[in-house]
Amino acid sequence: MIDGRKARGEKKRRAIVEAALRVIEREGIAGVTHRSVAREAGVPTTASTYYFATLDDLLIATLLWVAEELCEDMLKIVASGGNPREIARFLARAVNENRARTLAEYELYLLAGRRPELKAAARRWLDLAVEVSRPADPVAFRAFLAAVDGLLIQGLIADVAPNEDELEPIVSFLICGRDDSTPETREQ
Amino acid sequence: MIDGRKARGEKKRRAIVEAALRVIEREGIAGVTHRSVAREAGVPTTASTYYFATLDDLLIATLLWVAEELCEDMLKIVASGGNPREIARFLARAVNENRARTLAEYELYLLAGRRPELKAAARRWLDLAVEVSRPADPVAFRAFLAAVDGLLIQGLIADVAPNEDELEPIVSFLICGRDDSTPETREQ
DNA sequence: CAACTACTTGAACGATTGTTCCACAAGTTT
DNA sequence: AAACTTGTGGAACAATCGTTCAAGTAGTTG
Repeated sequence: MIDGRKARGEKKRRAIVEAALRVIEREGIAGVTHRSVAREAGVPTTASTYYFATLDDLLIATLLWVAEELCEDMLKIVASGGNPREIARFLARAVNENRARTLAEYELYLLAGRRPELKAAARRWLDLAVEVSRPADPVAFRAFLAAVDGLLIQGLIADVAPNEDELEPIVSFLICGRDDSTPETREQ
Repeated sequence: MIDGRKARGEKKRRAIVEAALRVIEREGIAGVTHRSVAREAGVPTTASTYYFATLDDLLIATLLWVAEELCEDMLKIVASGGNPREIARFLARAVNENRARTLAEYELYLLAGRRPELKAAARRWLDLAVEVSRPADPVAFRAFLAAVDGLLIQGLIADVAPNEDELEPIVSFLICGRDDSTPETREQ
């Protein structure tokens, strides 16, 4: 019934996409070639060209894959309460432990700026966030979402990336309004 | 006294940098080669390699040049009052008329994420903004600056980029606090 | 087992790349 | 004018690139 060949094919295709993402994390989009990705995935070059007719197709598939994972992360945060500290922790991880990944995400993000057909995928996490949060104040929510992007991108070019404690007051301000940052965690 | 050769050399060097920026606006960083930039500038390929020993040097020079102009723009806005409508107008222009330029700026921005020595230049407009604004509420100001980046980058991947009127309430919220958006411009 | 489909892979093609080299022109200094 | 510095630019190099091709393997279907 099911074609075992196609199943393994899908798996290999995905392995190649994941290898492409690792290459982008390490060297940026500029480092993505059929050969470099294939080497990273441990497959012959022609495996990459077989599954992705053009290099562009591979980058597009990578963006779609990253966008999907990004949505999952976002939903997880919303589900876990979405309080400022939780969000600050996520942002801090993004610009520290997951720095390379975040950098890769933004490079792919900008790729969508030049490919209209990719825009929907790139901003899907934004649309999803609005959808699941049903914010009382849409303007404030838009400002918050914009600030998330800004905090990340600015965190990437900081000399030393901000940590959870530095980000938390800013997140709090954006969510709760003027400076009522979690007094219970503040030493007197 | 002054060396006329060096003077013309400086001028040519700058022309090449400006050509590089135009190439990035049109095709992205990926489109930058010594040959494409030289063609854009109307000079032989070796002119580009003469002034910029490596392609990287050319990209670095372009980032530094863009960062400088960005600071000037920022100072102009602050000087012109820095009210929400003024800022919203600037942001709207950035993602519409100047879309290509803004896209180029962010691609170069991310380049700094991979070159520690470029970080300072890339975020100079941020440091300058803090310096000249001396904000009463540093946390709110950080949030505002982050949102500016976010609004721009999200504007670049929107199906239809936001206009001045759509951005103004968000900017107002970030500056003045909860939804007191310029009532004098609102039709009843 | 035969026909078919899906995947595999090394070899190769032409194109483009960054960069170097070198002979030379032009401007400056002594 | 001789010595120098600075800029110019055509030609060429090896390297790498995306992509194609064709011959082959291995599963699936009838």
